[in-house]
Amino acid sequence: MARSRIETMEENRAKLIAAARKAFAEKGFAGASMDELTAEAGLTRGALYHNFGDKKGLLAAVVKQIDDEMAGRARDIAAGSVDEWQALLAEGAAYIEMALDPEVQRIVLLDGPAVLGDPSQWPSQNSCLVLTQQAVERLLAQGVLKPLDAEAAARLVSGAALNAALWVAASDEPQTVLPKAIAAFQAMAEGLLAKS
Amino acid sequence: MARSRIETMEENRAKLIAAARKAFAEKGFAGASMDELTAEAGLTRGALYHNFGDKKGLLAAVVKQIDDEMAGRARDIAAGSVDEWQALLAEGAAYIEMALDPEVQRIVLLDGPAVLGDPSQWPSQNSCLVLTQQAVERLLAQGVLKPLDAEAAARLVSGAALNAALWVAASDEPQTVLPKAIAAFQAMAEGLLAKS
DNA sequence: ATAAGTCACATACGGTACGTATGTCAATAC
DNA sequence: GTATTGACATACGTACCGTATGTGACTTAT
Repeated sequence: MARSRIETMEENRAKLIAAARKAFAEKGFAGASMDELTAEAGLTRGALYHNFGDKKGLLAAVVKQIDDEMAGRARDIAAGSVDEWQALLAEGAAYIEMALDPEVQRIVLLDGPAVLGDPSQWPSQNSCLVLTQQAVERLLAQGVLKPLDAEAAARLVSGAALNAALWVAASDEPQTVLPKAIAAFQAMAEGLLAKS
Repeated sequence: MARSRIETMEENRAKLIAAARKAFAEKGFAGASMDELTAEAGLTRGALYHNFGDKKGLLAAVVKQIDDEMAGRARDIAAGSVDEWQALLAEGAAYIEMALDPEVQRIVLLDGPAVLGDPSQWPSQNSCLVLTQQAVERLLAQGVLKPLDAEAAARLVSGAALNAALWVAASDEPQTVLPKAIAAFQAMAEGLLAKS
């Protein structure tokens, strides 16, 4: 029997997103050609504009996919920690390591904010940030942290982690720089603790 | 007497940078048209390519100008503080406030990294980062901070500050959010202190 | 002072890529 | 079985970047 319509559509969407992910990571958003993109997926620009509206829409879909994957990994890592505080630290370290992936770096950290605007207002909602904010709120309720604004603390923690990651990734020797970045990150995070 | 050649060239460069600054801030790097840019400056694209090589070169020049201005302001603010530590905190708070300027935000924080790559490797050298790193190194030498990598600490401090700034700027009520951001920033920064 | 030369900038051109408008054919609905 | 929907292909117009060439004003040398 011939493929159902919605079935092939899902497949085509997935193929386009996969091709876009590769092209955006390798050439950046501006440098990626929609014609090449779609050709590699065995389709044309027609499919792309029908499914995603425009080039930005495609980027948003790609960002959402990567962001969800990152949040999933972070959730797993946090689940393995003994307490909330250790979970938050581990989550931050995980973000730093994840940002070593050129795909994450280029698409989510560089082109994403530039093209789609501030991450906190993305349609994909920025799952990563939501996760850390929830963790911060729990810690605040437990009195583990100083009485700060939850969103502010979450933004700063993830911001510091991701910024450190950019630095590590751009470095000549990521493997030697990574532990320094994680150490500095954990030191700064301790500044949020209520008592010293 | 007719204008000397180098004199008019300097003027034209300045006019182009000024026009680019406005256009990049309003429409973003990708959305800014070189034709409109140069026309507003009373010139053509010929002048632009002769002076800056390409569109990225123009952005680099604009970024350098803004970055230098920011570093100058930060230097002034740091100079008014009683000790190095207070200076570092004040500097961070100053970065947060400066990033409320849409020009800074759009050009330096969003398009800059996306187009020119990691800020730490910009030709303009990122004066701001250099400044904070020097401050951190002095504090490390004085034993005020935990024994961390200077560059790592500096990157995290400025990263946290700038990320907080992006959040404040994107917020609906920047004036109410700003103090929360600064408070969280200073709390985190205290995590770098040797012993409390 | 005049003539040759330099160079900053203008003009003209080619190529590429995006977004839209229209066409088409298979899958669904009746 | 026919009609219709809609997912995707094709064709087109437009905008813009970067380059190659031209030109006129300022400089330099004789």
